[in-house]
Amino acid sequence: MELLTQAPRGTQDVLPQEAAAWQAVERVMRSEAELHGFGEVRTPVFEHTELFQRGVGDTTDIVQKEMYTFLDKGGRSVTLRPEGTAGAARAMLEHGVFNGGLPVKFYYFTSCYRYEKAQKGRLREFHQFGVELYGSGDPLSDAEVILLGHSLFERFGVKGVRLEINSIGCPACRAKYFETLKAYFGSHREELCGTCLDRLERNPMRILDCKNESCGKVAAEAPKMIDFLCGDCRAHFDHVKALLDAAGVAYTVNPSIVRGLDYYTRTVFEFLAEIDGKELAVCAGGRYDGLVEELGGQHTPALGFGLGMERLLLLLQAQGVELPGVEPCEVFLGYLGGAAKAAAFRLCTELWKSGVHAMCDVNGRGLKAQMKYADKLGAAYSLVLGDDELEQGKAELKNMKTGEKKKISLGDRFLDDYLTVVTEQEDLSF
RNA sequence: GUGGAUGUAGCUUAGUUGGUUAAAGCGCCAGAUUGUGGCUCUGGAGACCGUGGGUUCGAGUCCCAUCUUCCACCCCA
Repeated sequence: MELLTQAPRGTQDVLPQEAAAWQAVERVMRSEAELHGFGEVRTPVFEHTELFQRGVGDTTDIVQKEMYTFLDKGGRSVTLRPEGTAGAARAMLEHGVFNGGLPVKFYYFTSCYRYEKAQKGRLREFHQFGVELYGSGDPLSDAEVILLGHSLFERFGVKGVRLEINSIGCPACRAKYFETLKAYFGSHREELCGTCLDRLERNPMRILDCKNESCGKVAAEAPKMIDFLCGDCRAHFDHVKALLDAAGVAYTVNPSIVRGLDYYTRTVFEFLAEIDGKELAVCAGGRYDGLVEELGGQHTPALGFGLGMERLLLLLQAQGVELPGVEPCEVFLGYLGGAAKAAAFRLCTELWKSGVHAMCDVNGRGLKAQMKYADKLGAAYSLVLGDDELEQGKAELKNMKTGEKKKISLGDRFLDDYLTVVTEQEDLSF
């Protein structure tokens, strides 16, 4: 029974009050993205499983153990998207977008699905805002994307968001580095913890940020990717840093940043923030020059980031950032008696047509209850209709805050009268 | 996936060593005010005590399983 009234693990409902906050955040993201020439793209929730195996990478945790994969009735293996980039890239290829002018810029709002053990800020269904820039390998694009992320946090007014960047090189220089790193950690096997011994095989870079004390010591002395960057990668990274410096954006180079997706090359970055005593990546991304090729397209350098909506909302809430709530009712129409009920509904309809947020009682309850409800709705004005008012063709429009009442016509001049009173009183409040 | 906590009305909680109809505050509904909200007073509705088993004459209290949430790990947005 309880299955019917309990959302599945790791999922969340968003109720109107909170949805208003989401919308406010989304508005800022849309406007900032569009300011930079990014256009919205919407792709399917599920894709062929192979897309993620190829795009995200077969060896990653995401693909190996976190995907919601199933066979559809036609026997095809499909997967709920665990992230937004692979699907976006697939769509670009499918529609030949890369054959037009480059670069092309897209943003998206998507739900993502990962089979994880849920915790605060870590859900099985979560939402990302992401941007994607295809067709430029220039450091300027790296800077633009990072700056875009940075300016979002500024616009939200959140404090204490740290930017960390790193370069993980191109396949050529990274391969050389991996060899060296493996050899180094291999010669310190005795000092590594169990999970790190495992990492040694799968992804030695992960050992770099192990919290185990002994591993940390070994990691501190380990060779750094930055020292292994080839000439081009090094120049690229230096240029990106110079552009960030020029833009006055603070960052730290963290040589141990490793992303969990195989497609990254060169620049990687994370915006970190503390939420309830826990440091979480709120926004992270980087460059993935090999992705389009991996999916069967021509070599197309690209980069982007994903920003966790739930984590951002958590952060805004933790910092007490005020977001608009549900738009309150402007005027509430109450009534006494059947004739007045019909009249109230008619006037309400008229207000709706003129774009006024009005509400009319529909439960036929006592006037006192109607007024209480109006108060709860936060109505700025109320108008009560009864037999007397219908006879006179006039009713009192009450300002709920001041208690002031003004007679207005219920006839042809109703809207004019209403708007006149409302504008007058709005002016007074200044 | 591993380890550890948690779960009582919509919300926050009380519930004594297992013992008659599970309690309070807030919220909700109604009345006092027979045509006007916010304050006050009065009354009312609302809980199969997360779910399913078990022990017992008797379980919200004990045992097992399961689910949710939270914490650490893993990982990540």
